[in-house]
Amino acid sequence: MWGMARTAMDRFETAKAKGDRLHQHLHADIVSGRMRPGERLSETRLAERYAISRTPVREVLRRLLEEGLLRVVPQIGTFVAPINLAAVRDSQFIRETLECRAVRLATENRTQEQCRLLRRYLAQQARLVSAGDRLGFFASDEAMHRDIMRIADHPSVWDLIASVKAQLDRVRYLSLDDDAWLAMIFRQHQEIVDHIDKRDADSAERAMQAHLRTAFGAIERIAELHPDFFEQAATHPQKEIA
Amino acid sequence: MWGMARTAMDRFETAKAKGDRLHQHLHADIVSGRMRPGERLSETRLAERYAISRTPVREVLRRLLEEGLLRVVPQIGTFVAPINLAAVRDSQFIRETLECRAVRLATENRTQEQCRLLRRYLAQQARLVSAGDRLGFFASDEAMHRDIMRIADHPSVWDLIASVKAQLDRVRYLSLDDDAWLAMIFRQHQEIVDHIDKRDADSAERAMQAHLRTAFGAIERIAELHPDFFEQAATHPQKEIA
DNA sequence: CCGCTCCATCTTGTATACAAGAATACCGAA
DNA sequence: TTCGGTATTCTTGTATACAAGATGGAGCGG
Repeated sequence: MWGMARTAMDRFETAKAKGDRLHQHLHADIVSGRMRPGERLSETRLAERYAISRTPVREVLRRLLEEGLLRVVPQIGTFVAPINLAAVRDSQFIRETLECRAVRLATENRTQEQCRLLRRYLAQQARLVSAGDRLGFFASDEAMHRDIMRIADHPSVWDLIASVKAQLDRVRYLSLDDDAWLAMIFRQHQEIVDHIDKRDADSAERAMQAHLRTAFGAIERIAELHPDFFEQAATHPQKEIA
Repeated sequence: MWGMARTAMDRFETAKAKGDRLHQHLHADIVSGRMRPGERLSETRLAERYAISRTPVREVLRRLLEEGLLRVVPQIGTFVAPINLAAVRDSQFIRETLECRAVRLATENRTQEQCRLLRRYLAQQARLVSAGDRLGFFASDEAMHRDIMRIADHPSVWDLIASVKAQLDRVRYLSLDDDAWLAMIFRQHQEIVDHIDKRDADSAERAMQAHLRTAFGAIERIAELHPDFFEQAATHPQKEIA
């Protein structure tokens, strides 16, 4: 092998690689609701579990803190953050605003080949809906949204949306969507692609907005159904500036 | 004093506080152009200079890396990142899109009192323009944009814009704007506030877009004038998906 | 039985030691 | 003089030791 350090590597994987896996696991566990708000995380235990030191673990926890998924109290502990309704509203605003403008640009810029790509996504999703493959469908959904951003010629903007989307996905996972809901999402995708195809930017933007708001609309109801997941907002402090 | 640790504190300041100052200083130095792309940073030297250990220094450098201001090459060094034109384009897209929608919402939601607040900003800026106080003007500019976001009822979205704005400010600092340019910015602010006052959301959005694009328009020229600051793009690789 | 105090044991924050690789300076040989 | 090899000294990455505080339980006194 090339240059294998016994202390820095273990089972042929660097601490950084293990840290990335740790990040993925924690991110998925929190967003999916498998880890509930208030649940405790120990740097030491995570370090032991992944056979790395606290240093890379701490970097991972800092990333998750930036994403708003954790809450760190010095000398006390690290906890899964409650869902903050204001943060969810802001995330929705950011995603909706950016993707609506992007689909407008995409509609104006798209080539024939890019239209065919979107049609291929629709065909794939039709199969996934029939098969009832939720995970596959969500993966295809995300890839398609990312590609629309690429067609709008702002590919890396999706990275920003992805980081903000965690807040929205956390709520969506609580609404355990059924097959009918999956089919509706698919119809909305069809609609969006049709408008892109017909070069109707206004309609494409409207369809995208409706699409992105379907899940968001039920937030208040979800917050009532799962009060232990949410942080009770102090009814808008609306602080004044100097 | 309360509980002063000789090892953890020095001159009555925690390592975290010094780290925050370090972040501010580096951020300002890079965005202003005082530190040029390619310039080297040493974790050890920074730690010595601020009388803290490498641990908090590394956290600061990770933050700046996330903001796209640094480039870290393992076992080689940490360097000031070149300005990436694609990243600047994306930052412009993000800021323009979010602030244009925000000013529309602000126009619809604003109260009389909030209009008066904006008028006070204009009065302040008029004084600052007369005095030729660029730094003061930019501070007021930023505060006003933040408050428009607050009036749109999405205050924390400004944090996102602020982090993205670094890329744009880096370019703007290269264009060393003169007094005439300052006056033009001021007139654009007046225009925006007037439209908000008259509840004309369409005009407010158009004025905001024009305002945010004034600096952006000169980017290509600036990139030609300061080639050593920019990363030559590989003329759109446009990678294909699987 | 209740309550207070102290200590053992957690937590994260910070400093430091060590590892591995890359670059450079230096020294010797051709 | 020039080329090549070696050793020193940088760099960041990683592990670990230590510090300070908070928590909870045990033990003792009322």
